[in-house]
Parts: sequence; structure tokens; C-alpha cells
Amino acid sequence: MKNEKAEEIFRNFLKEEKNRITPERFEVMEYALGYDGHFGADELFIKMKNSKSRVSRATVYNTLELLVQCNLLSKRNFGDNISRYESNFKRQQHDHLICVECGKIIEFTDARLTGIPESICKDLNFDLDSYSFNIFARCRNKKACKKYRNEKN
Amino acid sequence: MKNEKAEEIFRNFLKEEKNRITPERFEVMEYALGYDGHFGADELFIKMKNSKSRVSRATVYNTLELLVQCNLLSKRNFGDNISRYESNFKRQQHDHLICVECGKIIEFTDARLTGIPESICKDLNFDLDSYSFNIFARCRNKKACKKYRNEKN
DNA sequence: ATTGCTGCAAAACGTTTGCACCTAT
DNA sequence: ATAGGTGCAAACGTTTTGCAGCAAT
Repeated sequence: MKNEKAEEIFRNFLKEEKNRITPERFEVMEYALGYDGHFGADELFIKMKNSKSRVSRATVYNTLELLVQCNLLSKRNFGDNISRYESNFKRQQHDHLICVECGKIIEFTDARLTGIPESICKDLNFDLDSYSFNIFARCRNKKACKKYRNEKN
Repeated sequence: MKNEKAEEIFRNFLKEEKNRITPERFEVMEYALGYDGHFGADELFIKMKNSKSRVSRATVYNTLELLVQCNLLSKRNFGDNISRYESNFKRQQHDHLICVECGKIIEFTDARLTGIPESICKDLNFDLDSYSFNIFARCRNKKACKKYRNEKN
């Protein structure tokens, strides 16, 4: 199981922060880290419910925040007022380009961005927590764009 | 009135897109462009309502989107699932740093970012629509941070 | 005259909360 | 034993929608 390491990280985090270690929290963790791509909290809750999980909506929302706090997940906003989560586990830092036509999300990395958030924080006398760099754009290949229209992100 | 130019831009946009030119839309435009700082749609609606405006909530939401389309406003998301708007009129491009402790929003510009969104779009074969670069951080000056806590953004 | 826009209220949506019960510590 | 977590449903705040009447074209 590749999630043994994650389980240990989560367990240690819960212990340190004096949060209780419950089976429900680990169940949410399994589903969240196993999710392929970006997902909303409610989306994950529905998926778990459909898999006959008995974990409640409140617990899903609550646990996802804990997973963000211990850095196993990233929380993102792609401009549609829904919080989306994404596994950080064994993944490198990246940013996002969102197609304004079809909603498709493309991940990219650009070396020119390296160190910029840190440097801006330093200039402004802030301690960096996180940053988000989202590009909203239209695909030039209209056929490809249409193709994505009815797919999940 | 400094908004004559804006009024002309909005009027031409409405005409071109075959949207009707109504007094309500211009009333929303006046309030939106006159707002000092970032505001949510409902916030603007309440403000207008308190100023005895008769414009409805639906019209406010609708018109703000039109103002974004014609580039008089920018629509932003600072990670709290509320769409916030900001006047583009006679303002230069800038990005945002949000204090995760008190919610204070600081605007900054950084020359190193210039051209990066355009260049990434070019590489990925997309046409740039807009981008958002948000930094989430903590103020090192705790007193200043506290000071902002109960101020509007 | 014909659409599209408006106001209003209600619904929808994602998210949070209140409460009684349960369980990890 | 007891603080804290859970499930459930109801409440919440923001945004969208349905509809009848109105007004810009």
C-alpha cells in the first residue's frame, strides 16, 4: 500500500495537534489521496456514499481541512466558488491553466516562477503560507476543447 | 464626472453584444466603479439597497458579469468561495497578497511576472484570457495584523 | 410588437452548524 | 470519565432561476 507513509504523516499530525485518531478520518484520507485529479468536498462525499461508506458530510469537510493542514492535500480555487482539493502526496509543485470554454484543467510548471512568492513575501514582511497562480485561457484547437467539454476534470 | 468614459465603453459593449441599454445597468456600473477596493456582488447589492436604489439582486449579479466581460471590472477569488470584483478603470495591473490571519488584501506588482502568463499560453497553444496570482501569507508584524482584523478589505 | 430585462421570491448550491449519541483517550 | 468526533438534518450565505410584468428596440 503506497499510503502507509501518508497514514503515518496524518497520524503524527493528529497526535501533535491533539486531534483524535478515528477510523473515519483515515477513511476520508484514503479516498482523498486515491482520487485521480481535482475534486470538491461534496463530490468526494457522494463518491464515498456511493461506495457504501457511512462517513458523514460534516466529517468529510472537516477531515479535508485537516489533510490540508498537514500538507497531504492542497486546496484550490479555480474561479467557480468551489473549493477543490488535490493530493500533494509524491507530487511536485505545479500551477494551473483553466480553459474558460470547457473547464479543462492543465497543470504546468515554469521555472521562472521559482522563488517569486518567497521574495515578494520577504519584501512585504510576510511569512509565506501558500500561493496560487491560475491562468484562464482558451484552447486554440477548438476540436480538442470541445472534446473535453463533457469530461470530468 | 470621471465615469463618462466608462459609460461610453459600457454602452458600446452593450450595443455590440446586442444587450439592452437600461438605466439599471448604468446604476450598477456607477456603484461598482465607485466602490473603494474589492467587493462582493451581494455586498454591492446591500449597499445599493441602503442607498434607496430599487435595482434587484438578480440585476446586480447579471450586470457585474457584463462589466467583467467589457473589462471595466475584474472578478477575483481569494480562496473563500466568494466572487469579488474590483474596478479596472484607470488602474494598472496588479496581483494580491492575502493575510491568512486577518484577511487583509495587499496589492503588489512584480516586474518578474511580466509576460509569463502570455508565454505559458503560447507554449501550451492557448489564448490568454486572464490570470490570477494570489499569495497567502502571515504578517510578521502581529500588531499591524491585529489592527486590520476588523477593517473592511 | 417583440424580445429581452427587471423585480421579486424561491430554489439551488456548496458549506457550516446544532444537537444527541458515541468513542478515543 | 470526559472531551472531542460523529451522523444527521437543518441552517447558512452566495448565487441562480422561474415567472409575470415592463420597457428598450
